[in-house]
Amino acid sequence: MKSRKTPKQSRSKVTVEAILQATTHILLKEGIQALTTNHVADRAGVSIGSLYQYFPNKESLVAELIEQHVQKEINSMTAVIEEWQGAINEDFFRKFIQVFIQVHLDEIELTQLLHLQVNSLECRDVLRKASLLFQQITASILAKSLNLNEKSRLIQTKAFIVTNTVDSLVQTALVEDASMLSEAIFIDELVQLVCHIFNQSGEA
Amino acid sequence: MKSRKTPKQSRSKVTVEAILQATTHILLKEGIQALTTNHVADRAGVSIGSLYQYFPNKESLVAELIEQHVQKEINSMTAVIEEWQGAINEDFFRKFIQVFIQVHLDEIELTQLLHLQVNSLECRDVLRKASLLFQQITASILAKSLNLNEKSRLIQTKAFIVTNTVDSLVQTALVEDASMLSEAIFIDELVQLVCHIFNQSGEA
Amino acid sequence: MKSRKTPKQSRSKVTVEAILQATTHILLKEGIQALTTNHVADRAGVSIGSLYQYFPNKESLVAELIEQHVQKEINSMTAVIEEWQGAINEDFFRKFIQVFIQVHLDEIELTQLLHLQVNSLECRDVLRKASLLFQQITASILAKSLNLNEKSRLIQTKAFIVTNTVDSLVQTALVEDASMLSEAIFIDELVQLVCHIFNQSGEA
Amino acid sequence: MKSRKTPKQSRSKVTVEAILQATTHILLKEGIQALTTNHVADRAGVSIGSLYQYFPNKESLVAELIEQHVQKEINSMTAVIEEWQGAINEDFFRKFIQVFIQVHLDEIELTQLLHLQVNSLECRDVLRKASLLFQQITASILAKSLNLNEKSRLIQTKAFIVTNTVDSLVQTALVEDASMLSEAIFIDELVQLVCHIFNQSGEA
DNA sequence: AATGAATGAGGCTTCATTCAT
DNA sequence: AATGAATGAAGCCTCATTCAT
Repeated sequence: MKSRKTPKQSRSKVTVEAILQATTHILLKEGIQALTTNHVADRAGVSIGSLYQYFPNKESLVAELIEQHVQKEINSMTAVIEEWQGAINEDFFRKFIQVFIQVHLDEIELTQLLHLQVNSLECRDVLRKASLLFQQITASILAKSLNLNEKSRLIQTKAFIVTNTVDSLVQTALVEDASMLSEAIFIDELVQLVCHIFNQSGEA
Repeated sequence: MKSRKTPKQSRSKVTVEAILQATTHILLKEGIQALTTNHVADRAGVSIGSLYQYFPNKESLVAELIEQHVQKEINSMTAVIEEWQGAINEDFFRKFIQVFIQVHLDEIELTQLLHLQVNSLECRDVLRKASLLFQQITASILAKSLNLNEKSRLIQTKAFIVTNTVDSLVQTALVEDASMLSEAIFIDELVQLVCHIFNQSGEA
Repeated sequence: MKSRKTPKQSRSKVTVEAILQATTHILLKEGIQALTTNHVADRAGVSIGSLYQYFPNKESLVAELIEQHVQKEINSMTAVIEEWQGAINEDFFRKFIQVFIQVHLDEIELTQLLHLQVNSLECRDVLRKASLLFQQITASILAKSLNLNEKSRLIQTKAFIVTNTVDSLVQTALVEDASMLSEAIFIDELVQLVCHIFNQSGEA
Repeated sequence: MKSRKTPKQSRSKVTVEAILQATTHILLKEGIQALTTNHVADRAGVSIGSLYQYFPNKESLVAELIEQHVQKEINSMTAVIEEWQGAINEDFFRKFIQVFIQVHLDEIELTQLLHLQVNSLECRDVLRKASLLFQQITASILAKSLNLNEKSRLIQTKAFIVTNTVDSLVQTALVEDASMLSEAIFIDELVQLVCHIFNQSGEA
């Protein structure tokens, strides 16, 4: 279920790029119900036959988009972690959350759609993988912070909670009231939440 | 977008019930992509014509299911709040979260589907309304607890965070690893989280 | 293909009347595509079962309406003929045409619909029968006027032409520009036309 | 409401042609109630999908047929007028009527159906436009003949009468007794009628 | 006589995908 | 490599009609 061909010639790259842009455009401007392969090909200025030369089916269009989006997310977040020199404290969490929000705001509409409208198992899997990756990164930071085993149920639970809390709050805010994401009150609360989870050793 | 007829004879109540059960069954066992009106009618042992006498279109099947589900959720949660005699403390939050989890576990698979696979705006609206209701209830409890104005941005933000955190953590746990929902560790963390948000006055 | 029962009790007459009125109303206000048996029954305040007790099928509803309409037409026109004391001259034709137009104007909208939208063979047959009846009446008047055999091809052709010319001109005027029907110019032309056909002996 | 695609390859021209022929065939042999898109596609030896590539809906099939038919009609009649060198006299009218009848006889059955069975507003509009075009052409000839203003109510009324009389008489004859159309008696009467209307200046 | 729930054939249309050119 | 015509399974829904109550 991956692209039939990996475009090697620049002509092909242009085609693939046009198809993905058309997909994005339709998703954004017309909604997922307008996302038909013929429509995408049309908008991309490409024949339907060409579309199927690079994408084995409709799903793979959206999957590719998600994959690219998730990759950006991962890159941004791992960069923050790797570049961070100081201690794992409130400052770090604030920085982390700010970048996380920024990544989502950068592609605000597409993100919303991908999260709200994408059902297919394949696509969900891509999203889930990213989630798990974050969760493990968080677990390892937590383990160091609390001086506990990374694989312990407590650490895993905390990692699960932190990861999903931040993710879903940002997601929901994006859909319900995106302005929240720019407010200090919202960010402060999120940072407090994360700090709280990180600081208590679990016996509280 | 409402039922065409309100069944008057007992015969038709049976029909409507059969249709809703078939809808649930298909959603659960075959996924939303298998939810076609003909398939539902088939499984319900009812003619397609009968289905359309009580449901104006495919959407309304799922809408009805969601409405019923949301109603159960609301009933259970408001009951907890109304019956609670003591103070708004950790015990209350624990009780609240336990019931909340229980409500979701009761219809575990359906809940998953409804939250994961339902796209239609109409359905989303029903879910959103329930969300907002909870958020306002939470806001009013918070306002009393912290002795602040219920409409203040801080209270609203806190209510948004608490509500969505609990909701989405339970949802995600349901999908990813339902066993979590029965573990003390998970519940404790959640309770801690909520307590933390309730206890800090926002300047922390 | 006639009514299953002939209503004998007054209760039944009321029902039948209600059904026909509902049919007329829907035809007039909503168009023929809205003419469904269930809709008619609804509007008549009668159960669909009752409708089928008096009308064997949907067609028969419209057929009955047409039959009644045609009967009125025939009654009016034969009355004119029978009551006419003088010679068959321009005055007679004028009178005849005026009454003919009046009959159509009386039920202007229904007439339009019946002529424009009714396709079914059964209905067409009723209309055709009326046409032929007029044609034969006209032929007999013509035969006397011109002192020729009523069955001769010339008389039949003239009768056909007169009958259909008047009928179709009135019909078309009704649809395209009903105001014409009240204008002296229009009526005069029609009268001239008819006079012309009646007066020439065919060798012109 | 126009063809989705204009066929570019010759292959598709064949397809479109087959579809239109199938439409005609079904209309002719089975009646408009048998004119379903699937049936047309079947008879055309084409997939239902292909039909919908060239015709946006069922209506457009009939619309296309009518448009083509009306175009032929207009072409033939304007040719007669343009090629006529002599005066506007009985000979001209005879020629005109003969060609008019011939055009209808050429596609005798289709013409019948189109005029009898076609309800849709869109289709009626196409037919009406053709009617009005003829009426205006007639009005202009009449105006010259009688030396009156083309836009005067008298001329317009006469044009309306001539046009519709000829048209509806030919139509009806076609349905009721097509043999009439070949008889001198019928044609003579029609010519007389038209001459009569053209010759009187309106005050007769 | 009346009711209205139930029926189901069949209509229209979409759209992912294939394949001959 | 690209094109775009062709495919057809399958979806949604309507509505004339029947029949148990």
